[in-house]
Amino acid sequence: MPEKFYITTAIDYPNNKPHIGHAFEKIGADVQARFRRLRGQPVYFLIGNDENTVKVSKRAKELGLDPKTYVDQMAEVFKTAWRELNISNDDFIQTSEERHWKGCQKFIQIVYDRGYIYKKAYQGLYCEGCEAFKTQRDLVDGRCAQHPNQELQVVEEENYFFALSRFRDRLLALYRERPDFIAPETRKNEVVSLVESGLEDVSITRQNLDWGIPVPFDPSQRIYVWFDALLNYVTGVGYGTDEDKFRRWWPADMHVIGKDITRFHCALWPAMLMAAGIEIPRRVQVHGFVLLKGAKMSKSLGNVVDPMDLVTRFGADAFRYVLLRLCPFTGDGEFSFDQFITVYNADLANNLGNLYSRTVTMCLKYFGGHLENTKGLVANEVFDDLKLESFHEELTRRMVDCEYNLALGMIWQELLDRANRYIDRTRPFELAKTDRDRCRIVLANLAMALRTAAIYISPFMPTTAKTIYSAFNFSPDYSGIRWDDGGTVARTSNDLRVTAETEKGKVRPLFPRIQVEAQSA
RNA sequence: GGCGGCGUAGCUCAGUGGUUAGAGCAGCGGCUUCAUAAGCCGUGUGUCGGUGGUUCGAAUCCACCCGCCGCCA
Repeated sequence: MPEKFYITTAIDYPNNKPHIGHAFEKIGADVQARFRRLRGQPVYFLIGNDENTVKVSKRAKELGLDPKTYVDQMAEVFKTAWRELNISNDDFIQTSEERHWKGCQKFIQIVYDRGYIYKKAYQGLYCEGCEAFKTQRDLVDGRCAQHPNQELQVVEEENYFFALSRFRDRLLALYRERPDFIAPETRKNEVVSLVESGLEDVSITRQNLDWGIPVPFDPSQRIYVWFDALLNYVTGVGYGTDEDKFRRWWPADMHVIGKDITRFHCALWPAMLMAAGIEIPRRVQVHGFVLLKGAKMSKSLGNVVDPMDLVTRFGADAFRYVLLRLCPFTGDGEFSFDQFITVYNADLANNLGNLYSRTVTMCLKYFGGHLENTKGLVANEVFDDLKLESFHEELTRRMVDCEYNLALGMIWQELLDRANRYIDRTRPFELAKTDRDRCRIVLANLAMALRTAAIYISPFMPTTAKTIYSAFNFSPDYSGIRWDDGGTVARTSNDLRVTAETEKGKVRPLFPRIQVEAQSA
Protein backbone atom coordinates (compact mmCIF):
# COMPACT_ATOMS: atom_id res chain seq x y z
CA MET A 1 0.00 0.00 0.00
CA PRO A 2 1.68 3.22 -1.12
CA GLU A 3 2.07 5.87 1.56
CA LYS A 4 0.41 9.24 1.23
CA PHE A 5 2.74 12.11 0.43
CA TYR A 6 2.05 15.60 1.69
CA ILE A 7 4.47 18.15 0.21
CA THR A 8 4.65 21.91 0.72
CA THR A 9 6.69 24.86 -0.45
CA ALA A 10 7.40 28.03 1.47
CA ILE A 11 4.64 30.59 1.20
CA ASP A 12 5.70 33.71 -0.64
CA TYR A 13 5.52 37.40 0.23
CA PRO A 14 3.22 38.91 -2.38
CA ASN A 15 5.07 42.21 -2.68
CA ASN A 16 6.05 41.68 -6.28
CA LYS A 17 5.38 39.16 -8.98
CA PRO A 18 7.28 35.87 -8.65
CA HIS A 19 10.86 35.65 -9.89
CA ILE A 20 13.12 32.79 -10.93
CA GLY A 21 13.97 31.97 -7.31
CA HIS A 22 10.32 31.35 -6.50
CA ALA A 23 9.98 29.35 -9.70
CA PHE A 24 12.96 27.16 -8.84
CA GLU A 25 11.38 26.11 -5.57
CA LYS A 26 7.95 25.48 -7.05
CA ILE A 27 9.32 23.49 -9.97
CA GLY A 28 11.52 21.39 -7.69
CA ALA A 29 8.58 20.60 -5.45
CA ASP A 30 6.35 19.94 -8.44
CA VAL A 31 8.80 17.42 -9.87
CA GLN A 32 8.77 15.61 -6.55
CA ALA A 33 4.97 15.67 -6.39
CA ARG A 34 4.63 14.33 -9.93
CA PHE A 35 7.29 11.71 -9.28
CA ARG A 36 5.41 10.48 -6.21
CA ARG A 37 2.12 10.34 -8.08
CA LEU A 38 3.81 8.25 -10.77
CA ARG A 39 4.83 5.85 -8.04
CA GLY A 40 1.22 5.51 -7.03
CA GLN A 41 1.33 7.58 -3.87
CA PRO A 42 -1.67 9.76 -3.01
CA VAL A 43 -0.21 13.28 -3.08
CA TYR A 44 -1.32 16.54 -1.55
CA PHE A 45 0.77 19.44 -2.82
CA LEU A 46 0.29 22.78 -1.07
CA ILE A 47 1.65 26.19 -2.05
CA GLY A 48 0.48 29.67 -1.11
CA ASN A 49 1.13 33.25 -0.14
CA ASP A 50 2.21 34.83 3.16
CA GLU A 51 -0.10 37.78 3.58
CA ASN A 52 -0.32 38.84 7.22
CA THR A 53 2.71 41.09 7.15
CA VAL A 54 3.31 44.74 7.86
CA LYS A 55 4.83 45.21 4.43
CA VAL A 56 1.68 43.96 2.78
CA SER A 57 -0.56 46.37 4.62
CA LYS A 58 1.82 49.23 3.88
CA ARG A 59 1.91 48.37 0.21
CA ALA A 60 -1.87 48.12 0.07
CA LYS A 61 -2.18 51.56 1.64
CA GLU A 62 0.20 53.02 -0.91
CA LEU A 63 -2.03 51.66 -3.63
CA GLY A 64 -5.17 52.90 -1.92
CA LEU A 65 -6.51 49.38 -1.45
CA ASP A 66 -7.60 47.54 1.62
CA PRO A 67 -5.19 44.73 2.43
CA LYS A 68 -7.52 41.87 1.57
CA THR A 69 -8.27 43.28 -1.89
CA TYR A 70 -4.59 43.74 -2.49
CA VAL A 71 -3.53 40.25 -1.40
CA ASP A 72 -6.32 38.67 -3.43
CA GLN A 73 -5.09 40.47 -6.52
CA MET A 74 -1.54 39.35 -5.86
CA ALA A 75 -2.69 35.79 -5.23
CA GLU A 76 -4.11 35.77 -8.76
CA VAL A 77 -0.78 36.98 -10.12
CA PHE A 78 1.01 34.12 -8.39
CA LYS A 79 -1.57 31.52 -9.33
CA THR A 80 -1.34 32.55 -12.96
CA ALA A 81 2.43 32.25 -12.90
CA TRP A 82 2.26 28.77 -11.39
CA ARG A 83 -0.36 27.68 -13.88
CA GLU A 84 1.87 28.82 -16.74
CA LEU A 85 4.72 26.80 -15.23
CA ASN A 86 2.47 23.76 -15.03
CA ILE A 87 2.76 23.45 -11.24
CA SER A 88 0.40 20.67 -10.17
CA ASN A 89 -0.48 21.97 -6.73
CA ASP A 90 -3.66 20.63 -5.16
CA ASP A 91 -4.27 23.73 -3.11
CA PHE A 92 -3.17 27.33 -2.79
CA ILE A 93 -3.44 28.80 0.68
CA GLN A 94 -3.63 32.48 1.44
CA THR A 95 -2.89 33.24 5.07
CA SER A 96 -5.60 35.87 5.00
CA GLU A 97 -8.18 33.12 4.55
CA GLU A 98 -10.57 32.28 7.33
CA ARG A 99 -9.40 28.65 7.50
CA HIS A 100 -5.92 29.87 8.31
CA TRP A 101 -7.05 32.38 10.90
CA LYS A 102 -9.17 29.79 12.68
CA GLY A 103 -6.40 27.23 12.70
CA CYS A 104 -3.84 29.75 13.94
CA GLN A 105 -6.05 30.87 16.77
CA LYS A 106 -6.73 27.31 17.81
CA PHE A 107 -3.04 26.52 17.69
CA ILE A 108 -1.81 29.51 19.67
CA GLN A 109 -4.52 28.96 22.28
CA ILE A 110 -3.39 25.37 22.80
CA VAL A 111 0.24 26.35 23.11
CA TYR A 112 -0.78 29.11 25.55
CA ASP A 113 -2.87 26.68 27.60
CA ARG A 114 0.02 24.27 27.75
CA GLY A 115 2.18 26.97 29.25
CA TYR A 116 4.65 27.71 26.48
CA ILE A 117 3.58 31.30 25.90
CA TYR A 118 4.09 34.12 28.36
CA LYS A 119 3.76 37.89 28.41
CA LYS A 120 6.73 40.11 28.91
CA ALA A 121 7.38 43.81 28.78
CA TYR A 122 9.96 44.18 26.12
CA GLN A 123 12.25 47.05 25.52
CA GLY A 124 14.38 46.76 22.48
CA LEU A 125 16.17 48.45 19.67
CA TYR A 126 14.01 48.35 16.59
CA CYS A 127 15.39 48.55 13.09
CA GLU A 128 12.86 49.88 10.61
CA GLY A 129 14.81 48.46 7.69
CA CYS A 130 14.58 44.93 9.05
CA GLU A 131 11.21 45.45 10.70
CA ALA A 132 12.68 43.60 13.64
CA PHE A 133 14.18 44.04 17.06
CA LYS A 134 17.92 43.72 17.41
CA THR A 135 19.84 42.27 20.32
CA GLN A 136 23.10 43.79 21.54
CA ARG A 137 25.16 41.12 19.91
CA ASP A 138 23.55 41.80 16.53
CA LEU A 139 24.87 45.34 16.52
CA VAL A 140 27.91 46.74 14.81
CA ASP A 141 29.04 50.06 16.24
CA GLY A 142 25.63 50.46 17.81
CA ARG A 143 23.83 50.08 14.51
CA CYS A 144 22.11 47.36 12.55
CA ALA A 145 24.61 45.45 10.43
CA GLN A 146 22.25 45.41 7.46
CA HIS A 147 21.11 49.02 7.71
CA PRO A 148 24.01 51.02 9.14
CA ASN A 149 22.56 54.25 7.78
CA GLN A 150 19.43 54.14 9.90
CA GLU A 151 19.13 55.05 13.54
CA LEU A 152 17.80 52.28 15.74
CA GLN A 153 14.73 53.22 17.72
CA VAL A 154 14.14 52.40 21.34
CA VAL A 155 10.73 50.77 21.47
CA GLU A 156 8.97 49.38 24.49
CA GLU A 157 5.87 47.24 24.42
CA GLU A 158 4.33 44.19 26.02
CA ASN A 159 4.43 41.13 23.82
CA TYR A 160 3.81 37.45 24.09
CA PHE A 161 6.81 35.18 23.87
CA PHE A 162 7.15 31.59 22.81
CA ALA A 163 9.41 29.58 25.13
CA LEU A 164 11.68 28.30 22.38
CA SER A 165 14.63 27.99 24.74
CA ARG A 166 12.92 25.14 26.56
CA PHE A 167 13.12 22.93 23.45
CA ARG A 168 16.87 22.82 22.99
CA ASP A 169 17.36 19.26 24.19
CA ARG A 170 14.23 17.93 22.55
CA LEU A 171 15.30 19.42 19.23
CA LEU A 172 18.79 17.97 19.48
CA ALA A 173 17.24 14.61 20.24
CA LEU A 174 15.05 14.98 17.17
CA TYR A 175 18.04 15.62 14.90
CA ARG A 176 19.85 12.66 16.44
CA GLU A 177 17.00 10.19 16.24
CA ARG A 178 15.83 11.20 12.79
CA PRO A 179 18.91 11.88 10.68
CA ASP A 180 16.75 12.41 7.59
CA PHE A 181 14.71 15.18 9.15
CA ILE A 182 16.91 17.83 7.52
CA ALA A 183 18.36 17.36 4.03
CA PRO A 184 20.94 17.83 2.66
CA GLU A 185 23.30 16.95 5.48
CA THR A 186 25.27 20.20 5.44
CA ARG A 187 22.09 22.00 6.41
CA LYS A 188 21.55 19.63 9.27
CA ASN A 189 25.02 20.30 10.60
CA GLU A 190 24.29 24.00 10.44
CA VAL A 191 21.11 23.67 12.44
CA VAL A 192 22.62 21.36 15.03
CA SER A 193 25.41 23.80 15.79
CA LEU A 194 22.93 26.64 15.90
CA VAL A 195 20.69 24.88 18.38
CA GLU A 196 23.63 23.68 20.44
CA SER A 197 24.76 27.26 20.79
CA GLY A 198 21.48 28.05 22.50
CA LEU A 199 18.07 29.35 21.54
CA GLU A 200 16.33 32.43 22.87
CA ASP A 201 12.61 32.79 23.39
CA VAL A 202 10.94 34.60 20.53
CA SER A 203 8.41 37.39 20.49
CA ILE A 204 5.38 36.18 18.59
CA THR A 205 2.87 39.02 18.83
CA ARG A 206 2.70 42.76 18.23
CA GLN A 207 0.54 45.56 19.55
CA ASN A 208 -1.10 48.27 17.48
CA LEU A 209 -1.33 46.44 14.20
CA ASP A 210 -4.41 46.81 12.04
CA TRP A 211 -3.71 43.75 9.86
CA GLY A 212 -3.05 40.20 10.96
CA ILE A 213 -4.57 37.53 13.15
CA PRO A 214 -5.80 38.65 16.60
CA VAL A 215 -4.51 36.70 19.57
CA PRO A 216 -7.55 34.88 21.00
CA PHE A 217 -6.59 35.36 24.64
CA ASP A 218 -5.65 39.03 24.14
CA PRO A 219 -7.32 40.72 21.14
CA SER A 220 -5.19 43.84 21.57
CA GLN A 221 -2.32 41.85 20.09
CA ARG A 222 -1.86 40.18 16.76
CA ILE A 223 0.19 37.14 15.83
CA TYR A 224 3.46 38.17 14.29
CA VAL A 225 5.32 36.73 11.32
CA TRP A 226 6.68 33.21 11.82
CA PHE A 227 4.19 32.01 14.38
CA ASP A 228 1.55 32.74 11.79
CA ALA A 229 3.33 31.84 8.54
CA LEU A 230 4.60 28.39 9.50
CA LEU A 231 1.12 27.33 10.51
CA ASN A 232 -0.03 27.39 6.89
CA TYR A 233 1.34 23.88 6.66
CA VAL A 234 -1.26 22.60 9.11
CA THR A 235 -4.14 24.94 8.30
CA GLY A 236 -3.70 24.11 4.61
CA VAL A 237 -4.77 20.54 5.30
CA GLY A 238 -7.63 21.38 7.60
CA TYR A 239 -6.17 21.98 11.05
CA GLY A 240 -8.85 23.80 13.03
CA THR A 241 -11.48 23.51 10.30
CA ASP A 242 -11.49 19.98 8.89
CA GLU A 243 -10.03 17.47 11.29
CA ASP A 244 -10.67 14.47 9.04
CA LYS A 245 -8.62 16.04 6.28
CA PHE A 246 -5.92 16.95 8.76
CA ARG A 247 -5.70 13.40 10.09
CA ARG A 248 -5.44 12.07 6.55
CA TRP A 249 -2.51 14.21 5.43
CA TRP A 250 -0.53 15.28 8.47
CA PRO A 251 2.40 15.04 9.13
CA ALA A 252 3.95 16.70 6.10
CA ASP A 253 6.30 14.35 4.28
CA MET A 254 8.41 17.07 2.73
CA HIS A 255 8.70 20.80 3.36
CA VAL A 256 10.58 22.30 0.42
CA ILE A 257 12.26 25.55 1.49
CA GLY A 258 15.16 27.86 0.65
CA LYS A 259 18.37 27.82 2.64
CA ASP A 260 17.67 31.29 4.02
CA ILE A 261 14.81 30.07 6.18
CA THR A 262 16.32 26.82 7.36
CA ARG A 263 16.37 27.71 11.04
CA PHE A 264 12.70 28.57 11.20
CA HIS A 265 11.68 25.27 9.67
CA CYS A 266 14.20 23.10 11.43
CA ALA A 267 14.20 24.61 14.91
CA LEU A 268 11.27 26.94 15.55
CA TRP A 269 8.69 24.92 13.62
CA PRO A 270 9.26 21.52 15.26
CA ALA A 271 9.41 23.27 18.66
CA MET A 272 6.03 24.88 17.98
CA LEU A 273 4.57 21.52 17.05
CA MET A 274 6.03 19.87 20.14
CA ALA A 275 4.51 22.63 22.23
CA ALA A 276 1.10 21.97 20.70
CA GLY A 277 1.45 18.20 20.87
CA ILE A 278 1.34 17.73 17.11
CA GLU A 279 3.45 15.27 15.16
CA ILE A 280 6.69 16.53 13.57
CA PRO A 281 7.08 16.62 9.75
CA ARG A 282 9.11 13.84 8.17
CA ARG A 283 11.57 15.95 6.25
CA VAL A 284 12.66 19.51 5.59
CA GLN A 285 14.26 19.60 2.15
CA VAL A 286 16.46 22.67 1.76
CA HIS A 287 17.28 24.02 -1.67
CA GLY A 288 19.89 26.57 -2.73
CA PHE A 289 19.64 29.71 -4.78
CA VAL A 290 19.62 30.45 -8.44
CA LEU A 291 22.31 32.99 -9.13
CA LEU A 292 21.94 35.11 -12.19
CA LYS A 293 25.28 36.14 -13.67
CA GLY A 294 26.98 35.91 -10.33
CA ALA A 295 24.45 38.04 -8.49
CA LYS A 296 21.81 36.67 -6.19
CA MET A 297 18.30 36.93 -7.50
CA SER A 298 16.46 39.17 -5.18
CA LYS A 299 13.30 41.13 -5.02
CA SER A 300 15.18 44.26 -4.14
CA LEU A 301 17.84 43.99 -6.86
CA GLY A 302 15.39 44.15 -9.72
CA ASN A 303 15.74 41.26 -12.13
CA VAL A 304 17.31 41.59 -15.51
CA VAL A 305 15.56 38.57 -16.94
CA ASP A 306 11.98 37.87 -16.10
CA PRO A 307 11.68 34.09 -16.05
CA MET A 308 8.13 34.33 -17.30
CA ASP A 309 9.46 35.71 -20.57
CA LEU A 310 11.33 32.48 -21.16
CA VAL A 311 8.29 30.44 -20.20
CA THR A 312 6.08 32.31 -22.62
CA ARG A 313 8.60 32.11 -25.43
CA PHE A 314 9.88 28.57 -25.10
CA GLY A 315 7.31 26.78 -23.00
CA ALA A 316 7.07 25.62 -19.42
CA ASP A 317 8.73 22.26 -20.15
CA ALA A 318 11.84 23.86 -21.63
CA PHE A 319 12.14 26.29 -18.75
CA ARG A 320 11.64 23.57 -16.15
CA TYR A 321 14.21 21.33 -17.80
CA VAL A 322 16.94 23.88 -18.29
CA LEU A 323 16.61 25.35 -14.81
CA LEU A 324 16.77 21.98 -13.07
CA ARG A 325 19.51 20.64 -15.36
CA LEU A 326 21.67 23.68 -14.79
CA CYS A 327 21.17 24.28 -11.08
CA PRO A 328 21.64 21.52 -8.51
CA PHE A 329 18.50 21.67 -6.42
CA THR A 330 20.16 21.04 -3.07
CA GLY A 331 22.81 23.71 -3.62
CA ASP A 332 23.36 27.00 -5.40
CA GLY A 333 23.48 27.15 -9.16
CA GLU A 334 24.02 29.63 -11.94
CA PHE A 335 21.63 30.59 -14.67
CA SER A 336 21.89 32.94 -17.60
CA PHE A 337 20.08 33.60 -20.81
CA ASP A 338 23.03 32.32 -22.84
CA GLN A 339 23.16 29.15 -20.78
CA PHE A 340 19.48 28.66 -21.35
CA ILE A 341 19.91 28.75 -25.11
CA THR A 342 22.94 26.45 -25.05
CA VAL A 343 21.29 23.78 -22.94
CA TYR A 344 17.97 24.09 -24.75
CA ASN A 345 19.59 23.52 -28.12
CA ALA A 346 21.97 20.78 -27.03
CA ASP A 347 19.68 18.69 -24.86
CA LEU A 348 16.17 19.47 -26.03
CA ALA A 349 16.39 20.36 -29.72
CA ASN A 350 19.38 18.25 -30.79
CA ASN A 351 19.30 15.27 -28.51
CA LEU A 352 15.75 14.53 -27.39
CA GLY A 353 13.82 16.49 -30.00
CA ASN A 354 15.82 15.26 -32.94
CA LEU A 355 15.71 11.66 -31.72
CA TYR A 356 11.95 11.90 -31.64
CA SER A 357 11.78 13.49 -35.09
CA ARG A 358 14.04 10.99 -36.80
CA THR A 359 12.30 8.02 -35.23
CA VAL A 360 8.79 9.15 -36.06
CA THR A 361 9.81 10.25 -39.53
CA MET A 362 11.29 6.87 -40.41
CA CYS A 363 8.15 5.11 -39.23
CA LEU A 364 6.04 7.34 -41.44
CA LYS A 365 8.36 7.40 -44.41
CA TYR A 366 9.09 3.67 -44.67
CA PHE A 367 5.91 2.13 -43.31
CA GLY A 368 3.24 4.77 -43.53
CA GLY A 369 3.20 4.81 -39.75
CA HIS A 370 2.16 1.14 -39.42
CA LEU A 371 4.71 -1.19 -37.87
CA GLU A 372 3.01 -4.48 -38.66
CA ASN A 373 3.90 -7.69 -36.87
CA THR A 374 5.41 -5.88 -33.92
CA LYS A 375 2.81 -7.04 -31.40
CA GLY A 376 4.31 -8.97 -28.52
CA LEU A 377 7.84 -7.86 -29.33
CA VAL A 378 10.25 -7.73 -26.38
CA ALA A 379 11.93 -4.46 -27.16
CA ASN A 380 15.25 -4.77 -25.35
CA GLU A 381 17.80 -3.89 -28.00
CA VAL A 382 18.38 -0.20 -27.39
CA PHE A 383 19.41 -0.61 -23.76
CA ASP A 384 20.89 -4.09 -24.10
CA ASP A 385 24.23 -3.09 -22.59
CA LEU A 386 22.61 -1.18 -19.74
CA LYS A 387 21.65 -2.77 -16.44
CA LEU A 388 18.19 -1.33 -16.53
CA GLU A 389 17.30 -2.44 -13.02
CA SER A 390 20.25 -0.82 -11.30
CA PHE A 391 19.84 2.22 -13.51
CA HIS A 392 16.25 2.48 -12.36
CA GLU A 393 17.25 2.03 -8.75
CA GLU A 394 19.90 4.74 -8.88
CA LEU A 395 17.67 7.13 -10.79
CA THR A 396 14.91 6.63 -8.26
CA ARG A 397 17.32 7.39 -5.43
CA ARG A 398 18.36 10.61 -7.17
CA MET A 399 14.71 11.61 -7.39
CA VAL A 400 14.01 10.85 -3.74
CA ASP A 401 17.02 12.95 -2.76
CA CYS A 402 15.99 15.80 -5.05
CA GLU A 403 19.21 15.54 -7.06
CA TYR A 404 17.38 16.50 -10.19
CA ASN A 405 20.34 17.73 -12.21
CA LEU A 406 22.04 14.37 -11.76
CA ALA A 407 18.85 12.45 -12.50
CA LEU A 408 18.43 14.33 -15.77
CA GLY A 409 22.06 13.75 -16.64
CA MET A 410 21.50 10.01 -16.21
CA ILE A 411 18.43 9.99 -18.46
CA TRP A 412 20.22 11.87 -21.20
CA GLN A 413 23.52 10.03 -21.10
CA GLU A 414 22.29 6.52 -20.43
CA LEU A 415 19.02 6.46 -22.36
CA LEU A 416 18.80 9.13 -25.03
CA ASP A 417 22.43 8.96 -26.12
CA ARG A 418 22.07 5.19 -26.36
CA ALA A 419 19.03 5.55 -28.57
CA ASN A 420 20.83 7.91 -30.93
CA ARG A 421 23.79 5.54 -31.05
CA TYR A 422 21.44 2.63 -31.73
CA ILE A 423 20.22 4.33 -34.89
CA ASP A 424 23.76 4.88 -36.01
CA ARG A 425 24.64 1.26 -35.29
CA THR A 426 21.63 -0.41 -36.88
CA ARG A 427 21.15 2.06 -39.74
CA PRO A 428 17.42 1.60 -40.25
CA PHE A 429 17.51 4.01 -43.20
CA GLU A 430 19.57 1.40 -45.06
CA LEU A 431 17.53 -1.51 -43.75
CA ALA A 432 14.49 0.13 -45.25
CA LYS A 433 15.88 -0.80 -48.66
CA THR A 434 17.55 -4.09 -47.81
CA ASP A 435 15.65 -5.76 -44.99
CA ARG A 436 12.24 -4.33 -44.24
CA ASP A 437 11.39 -6.88 -41.55
CA ARG A 438 14.51 -6.04 -39.61
CA CYS A 439 13.91 -2.33 -40.15
CA ARG A 440 10.48 -2.64 -38.59
CA ILE A 441 11.90 -4.33 -35.53
CA VAL A 442 14.55 -1.65 -35.13
CA LEU A 443 11.98 1.11 -35.33
CA ALA A 444 9.76 -0.67 -32.83
CA ASN A 445 12.71 -0.89 -30.45
CA LEU A 446 13.28 2.84 -30.87
CA ALA A 447 9.66 3.60 -30.22
CA MET A 448 9.75 1.60 -27.01
CA ALA A 449 12.95 3.36 -25.94
CA LEU A 450 11.14 6.67 -26.40
CA ARG A 451 8.36 5.31 -24.24
CA THR A 452 10.82 4.55 -21.44
CA ALA A 453 12.32 8.02 -21.73
CA ALA A 454 8.87 9.61 -21.71
CA ILE A 455 8.06 7.93 -18.42
CA TYR A 456 11.24 9.12 -16.76
CA ILE A 457 11.04 12.70 -17.99
CA SER A 458 7.38 13.15 -17.24
CA PRO A 459 7.88 14.64 -13.74
CA PHE A 460 10.13 17.27 -15.32
CA MET A 461 8.40 17.82 -18.65
CA PRO A 462 4.82 16.62 -18.35
CA THR A 463 3.65 18.08 -21.65
CA THR A 464 6.55 16.71 -23.68
CA ALA A 465 6.26 13.31 -22.04
CA LYS A 466 2.64 13.14 -23.04
CA THR A 467 3.42 14.21 -26.60
CA ILE A 468 6.03 11.49 -26.96
CA TYR A 469 3.85 8.92 -25.29
CA SER A 470 0.95 9.84 -27.50
CA ALA A 471 3.04 9.61 -30.66
CA PHE A 472 2.51 5.85 -30.68
CA ASN A 473 -0.41 3.70 -29.68
CA PHE A 474 1.27 2.37 -26.56
CA SER A 475 -0.85 0.57 -24.07
CA PRO A 476 -1.83 1.21 -21.35
CA ASP A 477 -2.71 4.78 -22.19
CA TYR A 478 -0.81 7.73 -20.84
CA SER A 479 -2.91 8.26 -17.74
CA GLY A 480 -1.96 4.80 -16.55
CA ILE A 481 1.81 5.13 -16.74
CA ARG A 482 3.87 4.32 -13.68
CA TRP A 483 7.40 5.27 -12.74
CA ASP A 484 8.41 1.66 -12.21
CA ASP A 485 7.41 0.79 -15.79
CA GLY A 486 10.58 2.58 -16.81
CA GLY A 487 12.73 -0.04 -15.13
CA THR A 488 11.32 -3.06 -16.89
CA VAL A 489 11.95 -4.22 -20.43
CA ALA A 490 8.94 -3.32 -22.46
CA ARG A 491 6.85 -5.74 -24.46
CA THR A 492 4.64 -4.22 -27.11
CA SER A 493 0.99 -5.01 -26.67
CA ASN A 494 -0.12 -3.91 -30.13
CA ASP A 495 1.25 -3.53 -33.59
CA LEU A 496 2.83 -0.13 -33.17
CA ARG A 497 1.34 2.73 -35.06
CA VAL A 498 2.38 6.35 -35.28
CA THR A 499 -0.31 8.67 -34.02
CA ALA A 500 1.89 11.75 -33.77
CA GLU A 501 0.69 15.09 -34.97
CA THR A 502 2.16 16.13 -38.28
CA GLU A 503 2.23 19.38 -40.20
CA LYS A 504 2.25 19.18 -43.99
CA GLY A 505 3.44 15.61 -43.78
CA LYS A 506 6.32 16.51 -41.47
CA VAL A 507 6.64 15.73 -37.80
CA ARG A 508 6.15 18.74 -35.63
CA PRO A 509 9.44 19.39 -33.75
CA LEU A 510 9.28 18.92 -30.00
CA PHE A 511 11.64 21.85 -29.42
CA PRO A 512 12.40 24.05 -32.42
CA ARG A 513 16.05 24.96 -32.38
CA ILE A 514 16.82 28.47 -31.17
CA GLN A 515 18.79 30.35 -33.79
CA VAL A 516 21.61 32.25 -32.16
CA GLU A 517 22.39 35.65 -33.59
CA ALA A 518 25.91 36.34 -34.78
CA GLN A 519 27.66 37.30 -31.57
CA SER A 520 26.59 38.68 -28.24
CA ALA A 521 28.51 38.42 -25.04
C1' G B 1 31.06 41.87 13.77
C1' G B 2 29.35 36.51 15.09
C1' C B 3 27.87 31.68 12.99
C1' G B 4 27.60 28.67 8.59
C1' G B 5 28.13 27.19 3.37
C1' C B 6 30.70 27.35 -1.19
C1' G B 7 35.37 28.04 -4.38
C1' U B 8 37.21 21.32 -9.30
C1' A B 9 38.84 21.88 -17.28
C1' G B 10 36.61 27.96 -21.50
C1' C B 11 31.10 27.18 -19.38
C1' U B 12 27.59 24.26 -16.12
C1' C B 13 28.33 20.48 -12.81
C1' A B 14 30.11 15.12 -10.66
C1' G B 15 33.69 13.17 -7.40
C1' U B 16 34.85 13.61 0.32
C1' G B 17 41.51 9.75 2.10
C1' G B 18 44.33 5.63 -2.08
C1' U B 19 46.39 3.77 -8.89
C1' U B 20 47.87 8.62 -14.42
C1' A B 21 40.86 13.85 -11.04
C1' G B 22 35.64 12.83 -14.33
C1' A B 23 30.76 14.00 -17.41
C1' G B 24 27.92 17.18 -20.51
C1' C B 25 28.32 21.60 -23.40
C1' A B 26 31.57 24.65 -26.24
C1' G B 27 36.18 23.98 -29.52
C1' C B 28 39.08 20.95 -33.07
C1' G B 29 39.53 16.49 -36.70
C1' G B 30 36.87 12.53 -39.26
C1' C B 31 32.30 9.57 -40.68
C1' U B 32 27.10 9.56 -41.84
C1' U B 33 22.25 11.34 -44.11
C1' C B 34 16.63 8.93 -41.15
C1' A B 35 16.44 13.82 -38.63
C1' U B 36 15.25 20.43 -36.07
C1' A B 37 22.73 22.38 -40.56
C1' A B 38 20.48 17.34 -36.20
C1' G B 39 23.49 12.11 -35.31
C1' C B 40 28.04 9.00 -34.56
C1' C B 41 33.50 8.37 -33.68
C1' G B 42 38.11 10.57 -31.96
C1' U B 43 40.23 14.56 -29.14
C1' G B 44 40.67 17.15 -22.14
C1' U B 45 49.02 18.77 -19.95
C1' G B 46 43.15 21.55 -15.13
C1' U B 47 48.98 24.73 -9.54
C1' C B 48 41.13 20.53 -7.68
C1' G B 49 40.97 29.40 -4.57
C1' G B 50 46.00 30.36 -1.61
C1' U B 51 49.49 28.99 2.38
C1' G B 52 50.86 25.71 6.19
C1' G B 53 49.85 21.09 8.78
C1' U B 54 48.13 15.67 9.85
C1' U B 55 49.10 11.03 6.98
C1' C B 56 52.78 5.88 3.88
C1' G B 57 49.19 8.74 0.81
C1' A B 58 44.56 14.67 0.39
C1' A B 59 40.64 17.84 -4.28
C1' U B 60 38.84 14.80 -0.14
C1' C B 61 40.86 15.80 7.22
C1' C B 62 42.82 20.30 10.38
C1' A B 63 44.47 25.68 10.85
C1' C B 64 44.91 30.37 8.79
C1' C B 65 44.17 33.73 4.51
C1' C B 66 41.48 35.51 0.02
C1' G B 67 36.83 35.66 -2.88
C1' C B 68 31.45 34.76 -3.33
C1' C B 69 26.85 33.64 -0.71
C1' G B 70 23.25 32.86 3.45
C1' C B 71 21.56 33.65 8.47
C1' C B 72 21.86 36.70 12.89
C1' A B 73 15.29 34.89 15.30
